[in-house]
Formats: sequence, C-alpha cells, structure tokens
Amino acid sequence: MSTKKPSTMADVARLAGVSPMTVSRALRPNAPASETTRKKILAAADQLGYVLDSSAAGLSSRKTGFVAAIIPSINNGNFANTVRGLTDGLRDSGLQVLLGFTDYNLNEEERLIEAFLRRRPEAIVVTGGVHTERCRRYLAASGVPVIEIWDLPTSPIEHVVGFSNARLGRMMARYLHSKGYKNIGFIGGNTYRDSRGADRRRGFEEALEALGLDTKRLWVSDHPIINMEQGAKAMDGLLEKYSDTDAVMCVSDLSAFGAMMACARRGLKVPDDIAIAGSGAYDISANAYPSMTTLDVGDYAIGIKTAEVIVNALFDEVTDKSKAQRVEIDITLIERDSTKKLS
Amino acid sequence: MSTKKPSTMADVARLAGVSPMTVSRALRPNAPASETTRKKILAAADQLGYVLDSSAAGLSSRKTGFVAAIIPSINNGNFANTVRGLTDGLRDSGLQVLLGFTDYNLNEEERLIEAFLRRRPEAIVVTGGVHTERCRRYLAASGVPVIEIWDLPTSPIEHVVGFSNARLGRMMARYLHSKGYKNIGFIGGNTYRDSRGADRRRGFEEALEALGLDTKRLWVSDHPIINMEQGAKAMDGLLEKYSDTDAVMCVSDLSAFGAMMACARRGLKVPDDIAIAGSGAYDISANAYPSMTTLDVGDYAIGIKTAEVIVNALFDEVTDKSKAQRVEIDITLIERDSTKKLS
DNA sequence: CCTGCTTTTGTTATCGATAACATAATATAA
DNA sequence: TTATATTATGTTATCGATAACAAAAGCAGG
Repeated sequence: MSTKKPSTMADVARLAGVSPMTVSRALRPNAPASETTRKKILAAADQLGYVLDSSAAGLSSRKTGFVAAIIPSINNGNFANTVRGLTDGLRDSGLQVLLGFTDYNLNEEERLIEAFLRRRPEAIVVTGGVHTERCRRYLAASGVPVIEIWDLPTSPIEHVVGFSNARLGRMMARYLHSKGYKNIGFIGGNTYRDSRGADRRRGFEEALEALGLDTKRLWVSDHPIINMEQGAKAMDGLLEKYSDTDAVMCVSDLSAFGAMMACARRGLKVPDDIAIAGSGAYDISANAYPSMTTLDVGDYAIGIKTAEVIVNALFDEVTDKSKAQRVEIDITLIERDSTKKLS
Repeated sequence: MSTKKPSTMADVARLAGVSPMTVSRALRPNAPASETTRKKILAAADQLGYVLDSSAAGLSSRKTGFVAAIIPSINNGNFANTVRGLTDGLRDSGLQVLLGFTDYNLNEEERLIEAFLRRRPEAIVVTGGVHTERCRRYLAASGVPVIEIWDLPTSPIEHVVGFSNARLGRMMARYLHSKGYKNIGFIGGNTYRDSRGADRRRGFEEALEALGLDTKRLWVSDHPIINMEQGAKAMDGLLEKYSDTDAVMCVSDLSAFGAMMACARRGLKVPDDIAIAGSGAYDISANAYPSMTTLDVGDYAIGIKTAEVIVNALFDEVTDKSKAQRVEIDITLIERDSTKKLS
C-alpha cells in the first residue's frame, strides 16, 4: 500500500507537453485527437501510472456510468443469472452495474435506493412491481430511466422487463392437470415479502378452480418458502394433512428439491407415488434424480433485455424516450421425470 | 422519468437562508451544527427532494465510500455468502460494496481492477492469491488497503483473510482414510483458472501419499469442475476407469451432488457402495438425501472478517497501518450420511 | 459588562475532470 | 495559390460538494 498521491490529468499533460484538455480527449475513444499526440499521451500516462478519476469525470460530464440494480437476494441463482445478463449486456456501453440486495425486505429496498441515488446512476433497475410509496416517489423523481424486472406490474413506474408470475402458476396447474393429477398442492409464496411468489400461487389457485379441482392443498406460510429446508418442512406438513396429494408445485426448484428429499425420507417415490415440479430452471432441476419438471423464466434473458432497454433509453436515437418500453419474457415449461408417471 | 434538473446544496441553502457549507454540515452526522438550523435545513432539503451527490462529495473529500470487491462468480453460494458478510460487516461504516465477478478469468480480473480503480475505492478485495503481474502492480500502486480472501498466499500483496485450501484437501483425505476407505478418488481442481481448487487437490494428494494410499484416482480435467453436471460426468469417467473406487472427494458440494446423482443413476448406493464428500457446506449438502459430508470454509465469516480488516485499516487508531493483517478462518468438517457406511 | 472559551456559521479555494467556445493547424477544393 | 472546410488543440468556466481557515455568536465566570 503505497501512499503516494495519485497523479492527475494535469501531471500527464505536463509530461506530454500538451494541455489537460488534450489529455482528456486522447483518453476517450470517440474524442478528436491525432494519433501521434494520443500515442505520446498514452505513453506519459503509462509512465506515471495514471488512472482516470471517474468521480471527477462524472461530476463534470454529468454521466457517472453507473446502472443501479437491486435484487432481493444474491444467494439465488435466478437473480444471479439476471445480474450476469445485465452485466454482459451492458459491457459494450461502458456502463457499470452497482448491485444491491434487499433480502426480500421492502424497507431495505428503500434504504438502498436512497443510497444509490446519491451515486447518480444513469438508470435504475428494481425487482418486482411492489414498492413502498416512498420508493415509488424516489424512483419517479430520479430523472433517469427506471426498469422494473421479474414481473409485469399493472401500473409500472416506467419500463418493464418481466413475465407474469400468475401465468406461470396457471401454466403449471394446467400442465399437472393435463398429466392426470387430481389432488394437487402448492408450496410457497403467500406473503407480502415475496409478491412474485404470491402471484404464482394466485395464478395456480385460479387455474385449479377453473379446472374444477380442489384448492385446499395450497400450503400457507407467513414467510417465503424459497430454500430447500423450508421446502422439505412444508412438504412434510402438507403430506401429514393431505396424504392423498398426488402432485405438488413449488415456487422454486430449491423448495421443490427439499420437498423431493422429504418424500425420499418418507419412502415416497417420485414420480410414482407423487409428482413434484418446481420453477426457475435451476441447475439442480436438471441434475437431481429424478430430474425435475420446472419452468424456465428466462432469468439470464431478463438481464440481457434489461440492458437493451437501458441502452435504448439512454443512447438510441430512434427510441421514443417519452414512451415506456415493456418487454415480456417467454416462460417455457421443461418437462422432466419428476412428473412423468412411470407406470 | 421526470427530467427536471436535481437540486443542489446551494438550492437548499438558499431556501433555508444559510450558506451551502452549513447545509453540508447539517447533512452529515458528525459535523457541528445547531439543532435548530439542522431541522430547518432538513425541512428545506425534504421540500426540494434534495439528494446528495456522492461524486461531488467524494471528489472534494477524497473519500468515495466505495469498497471494490472482486469474486470469481456470482452464481456461487459460497462467494455470495462472503459478499453478504462483507456487506453486512460494512453497513455501519458507511462503506458501499462495488461488486465485480471474473468468471474465473484472471484477465477479466485485470480489466475489472482497472475499471474499479477509476472509482477510487477506499479498499480493494480480491479473491485468491494468484493474479496477473499487471494486477499485482495495479493493486500495489493503488494506495489503498488490498485484501486477498479465500486463500493464504505465501507472498500476499497486503492483508489476507482466508484459509489454506491445501489443508482443506488434507483434512478430507485424512478423514476418509480414518473411516476405513482405501481407494479414494478426487474430482476437480486442477487448472490454472481455479488455483484454490488446485490447492485442495494438491493437499489431498499429499495426504494420500503420506498415508500410503494410491493417488491414481485423482480426476484431471482442463476446466474447473464446479457444477453439478461436470461433477456427474467426472464421476462417470472415474468409475469407468476405476470401478473399485470406494470414496470420492469433490472440490465443491455442487459437483459432489452431481457425482452422487451419477451414482444413483448407475444403481450405486451412497454411502454403502461408495462414499462421497464435498466441500463448501452449501445448502444442498444438508438437504440432499443422503445428506452429504462436507467442509465448512466459513464463507460468511470471511466476509465479516474482511469488513473488520478494512474498518481497522481505515479508521482504527490502534491498528498499525504499516502492518498487514492476516486472518486465518477455521475450516470445520461436517460429517453426514454420505460417508457413513450403514453396515 | 467584559474577558476568554466553545460552538456555530460563513468565505474562499480546491478536488479532477469535461463542456463550450475559440483558435491554430491541416487538408481539400477551386 | 488562395479560399474554405475540416481536424486538432488550447482557454475558460463549471460540475457539486468539502477542507481549511476566519469570523461571529453564545456562554461561563469574575
């Protein structure tokens, strides 16, 4: 840890025998500068170990190069994929992702947004369509594009890149019904902390009703059931109450896996005795034995599309800036062994 | 997306009838300001929807409030936990994590470090002790504390918070030997892209040799074997070549799980026919059936300790700034069913 | 009521870059 | 060759805050 003060553009300019402004231009790709001076300046910069100060650049140009992105959890492969997609999609634009996570807590989201706004991001990405009133105010007043992802809110703040979680629930309910299952349960997603999970459950319930099936097997919990352990516990609870359950959908592949393990411990065979489906198309759904039926929500694609929306909103000449963009991501059902009766 | 220009401290000052400097002080917790003016200023700020500009503040005070953190992958529960620990640990200090991931690519690490240095972070956290020459130069010249995590490099750049990956390999080898296994294999970790995995393998191999056991079952691959699918494939390959293998350690619980599933598909019972152990103490190790023996590397603790090291290096009066801190994290073996012969 | 202290507020300069405009150098056309 | 367009560089002001110093206000004790 050297403590020497870092050199500035003025230092580089002095060494190269030009004005600071010329250095500034030489260091940016699209600014006018002759090849000879550029080379000279780069050499001087290199010699001094010069590193641009983005704070100063941002202050002056009013462009920080930040995109703020807020996800519920970093310990979640789906959101991680979205962040990867976003990062990959933004690479060429020179924008950098400033990442925060809320632990599914809307107040924490508020805190994060406040902190991020101080960094003057050029766009803000938030997960879901449910926010505190104050959050909505902050976002609306931010003066930069706001993108809500992972949902299709009915009254979005501005741009949207997502899918219908209710539709996701409906798709799986109909699929399970089409496979001949009758006593269908659902695990997870009935809390204000995870509105997307709650939407899935709602869609699932609606579809069951429409199909004339019993909806009493929808497992209620006051916290989100998103990890393996919670999935296993919920499955135990469900089976204790309704031992005739023949199929279960879980809000997440992780809870689905937990549920499957709970079944294994009880000596129940999947899918012979009971079918289990998840959602999210996590690695584990493909690699578990039996492999698990799931719904691919295009998590990586959400990131990529979000990057496109941002780039369009910021740089594209053709895009109508006054119009909010709305991108619906395709959901695809991946049928695997866990819902195929072997008989 | 309103386009109105955001208000500045000068605006707030005007409205509150004070000087901008007074506003600056009123908005900071530890600056001198009378309660009455502070209240007046906060009201004015609120009325204008004023949000501090950190770029400007950082430029002026030469404190950006950023801690740059670089991890190999965001799709990895272990690193995610470290990031959570780091974020949690830094919360009170007012420092914000600027996160980047390299996809296990040292050149990408170089690119990221360059980009992050422009943001003038107050500390830099990098994963592992292996970096390109240029990276080491950048880091050494950065002028801020550098912390290498997840490893115990022999010639660290400065601070270290980690554990010995070789020791981790040795621990598991000795454990498996102590359980009576003889034909022990290893899957993963022999590439320059994942030096930590390679260290685990080396330690494992050394211990086997010291115990007089055969080391031919160490599975070699030219890419890191860190996900389920790769684990399954490697297991298939290993069993085809050495069908008498009675125990296997995998660099990661994810590959261990894949290996376990590969066994299940072949009709091999774990642990009766073959023992499998992982490392990382991922959720899946506790929730798989059978549950998996693994090594807890204290991923969250690494984050917390790293935060402490940073706070000490930056703010603590007592800490000797000229001395690099070195924190070794405890590894604990978690014995579960996958290595307990039921017989 | 004044002295000397502490607390609060104001003034000025500065952090490190870029925008906007002005000018010099070079290339192009007639 | 000269006029004109084009490209390259320099100058000055500014982005929005805070440091450092200076001055004013408040407050105690004699």
